[in-house]
Amino acid sequence: MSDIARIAGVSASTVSRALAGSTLVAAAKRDEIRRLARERGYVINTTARNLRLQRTQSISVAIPLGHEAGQSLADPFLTEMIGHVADRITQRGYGMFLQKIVPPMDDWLPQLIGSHRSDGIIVIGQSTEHAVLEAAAEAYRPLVVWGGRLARQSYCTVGTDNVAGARSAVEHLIQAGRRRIVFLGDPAVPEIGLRYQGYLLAHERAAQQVVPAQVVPAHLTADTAYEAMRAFIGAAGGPGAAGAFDAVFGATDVIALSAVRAITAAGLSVPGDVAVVGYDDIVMASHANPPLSTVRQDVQRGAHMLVDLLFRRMEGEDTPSATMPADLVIRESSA
Amino acid sequence: MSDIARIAGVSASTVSRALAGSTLVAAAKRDEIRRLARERGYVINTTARNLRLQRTQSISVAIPLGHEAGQSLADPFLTEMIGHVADRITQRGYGMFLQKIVPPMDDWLPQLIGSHRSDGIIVIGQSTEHAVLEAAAEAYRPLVVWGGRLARQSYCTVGTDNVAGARSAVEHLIQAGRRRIVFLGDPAVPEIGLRYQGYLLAHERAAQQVVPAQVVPAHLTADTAYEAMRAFIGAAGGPGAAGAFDAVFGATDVIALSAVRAITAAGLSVPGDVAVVGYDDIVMASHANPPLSTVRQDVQRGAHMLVDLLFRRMEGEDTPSATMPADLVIRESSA
DNA sequence: CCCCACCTTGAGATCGATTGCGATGGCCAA
DNA sequence: TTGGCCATCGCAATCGATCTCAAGGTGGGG
Repeated sequence: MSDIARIAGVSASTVSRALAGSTLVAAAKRDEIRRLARERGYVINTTARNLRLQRTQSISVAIPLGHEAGQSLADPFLTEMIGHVADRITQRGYGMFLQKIVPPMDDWLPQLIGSHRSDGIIVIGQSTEHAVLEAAAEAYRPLVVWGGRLARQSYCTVGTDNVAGARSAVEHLIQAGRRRIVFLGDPAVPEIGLRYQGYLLAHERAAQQVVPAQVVPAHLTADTAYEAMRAFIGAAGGPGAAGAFDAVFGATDVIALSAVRAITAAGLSVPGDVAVVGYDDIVMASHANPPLSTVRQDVQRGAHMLVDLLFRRMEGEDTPSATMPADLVIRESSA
Repeated sequence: MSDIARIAGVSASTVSRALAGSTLVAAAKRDEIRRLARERGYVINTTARNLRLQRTQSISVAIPLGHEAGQSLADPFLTEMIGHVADRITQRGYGMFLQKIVPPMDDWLPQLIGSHRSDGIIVIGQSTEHAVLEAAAEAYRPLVVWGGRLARQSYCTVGTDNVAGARSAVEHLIQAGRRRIVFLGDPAVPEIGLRYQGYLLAHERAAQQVVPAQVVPAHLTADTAYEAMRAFIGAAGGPGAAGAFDAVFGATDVIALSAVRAITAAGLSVPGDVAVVGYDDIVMASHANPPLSTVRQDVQRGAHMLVDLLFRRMEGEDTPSATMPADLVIRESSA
């Protein structure tokens, strides 16, 4: 900037003001300086500007992958979410700083906050980090989390009604005549735990008709879910066997689609032998073969709410959590 | 930092050195200072650090969406690519700054470079920005682009062999007995243009057998591609009509899958009446109904190459462009 | 007992911008 | 001619870290 100032024969202060469009500098001189800066290809150094102004005009998006070291940001649900969040942030004129968090790392959030790298933080998925979020939210306001709404939670979340959504999915399976419905997923993950509650609720309501709930632990990646399902099928025996099952509720679409693969690979049919329902309604769900029944989360709307709530928080407002409806979408995999 | 220094009874210099793990400060004092900083929740201010060190420990990923204002970062191919790139960057200990570029904006790249926000830049897709990239590459080294390899191009690209890949796809259609193969896509986009060349090459080779090449312009989003295909079907008439066609080569999988939807919606069957082949092999392609034949780009490998080449460039090396093979994957949509 | 190394530490410059406050000069009215 | 106001502009402090250079303290050897 001082170079431009020297060339223009003014001080750096004036250049700064001219480029900022301040009326404190004469219009003619302002235009002259701007022209000069453009010609010389001068661009304000963002780092220095951020330091001086104490704001960065950018948002951090952190994605904790605690339950699955192998889970990649390339996961279909995450990428959809990231894409929509990025769209919205860009639309607001902010930049987006993307960060993958791979625990064990106990102080990633204080680090991220303290580094002052961004003006606000969006965390996608609670993963194992509920306590960390809880602790940070006390002192740091501009923080919004995509995930399940837990009891006594002080941070601001956006998400769908996991309990109701899962419950409607399982009730749909029961109404369709299914009697042994397996829950495929890891209830230790907060969101999954809520979906499991919904699954249990549906079972309680129909206790006379269905066999007791049964969980098959499965992580969030396609490969591990496939393997979990494959192993379970092997242990359960074929249709009609003692441990037989006639439906699977996958905690996510990725898990459910993996289950479909494992089931068909075992020579069973979907939905003939086993009905399958997932959760998320990722783009792939409707394109799958057979098309996957699932509980739809409106990711785009969720992403917009995340960003919009964050901006309100950055302006000092203390926004409450938001829960969106989760709508059952019935397709062929459970027809 | 000066607060910590005061509490510890030392100077800021010493705190800085202690936190950096410098051996210049006595071991006992170093541990003491570190403990104090942790207790107080002190975190080094990244902005100030970046300014002083003249590096940011982060990479910009820019995505120009020139040909389609409505195209979102949520596009399946882009999200897969972003996810893998993010994984690799994170693995290197760097942060990732994601930026969506919506032309017309002539100086986004000089701006991005000049802002010194990142230590290197990855551009995903040339879109309409070939000239901009060309101009910037002269003076700025740490820049790598995902896209097509064009003649007389001075910037470093990573991509698949679009011409050969497209050609193998079209030759496959011809061998399968298809005679009127429509190219669905916009050849003005550099990568798509190369695929169109491959399409033409295959037609030249089999000029006696097939009818001349025919382009149906289609943008890169699912909706516009669907609409383009629908309109074309309406104009072409049914099977056996004068303008009838028996195959579609979609410039991307998103386009091809939209074509499948439009074709089946018109009462035609895939592959019975019309065979369809795409390009990319996005995750959805194999899950589609029918599973989509396509030209596979190894996105993960491509993402890793992008990042790895960029780091070599950041160290001053002048890396050449890299072209990966594009492998035809035959599935039911063209069987 | 002195001096010289060496080990530690601190003062201050620096990175590149922004901005409060004071200074300058021009112009108009008294 | 001079005082006063206003439109402009520049000086210098500031943001929070890093690093050079030099000084302080300690210990060992002569």
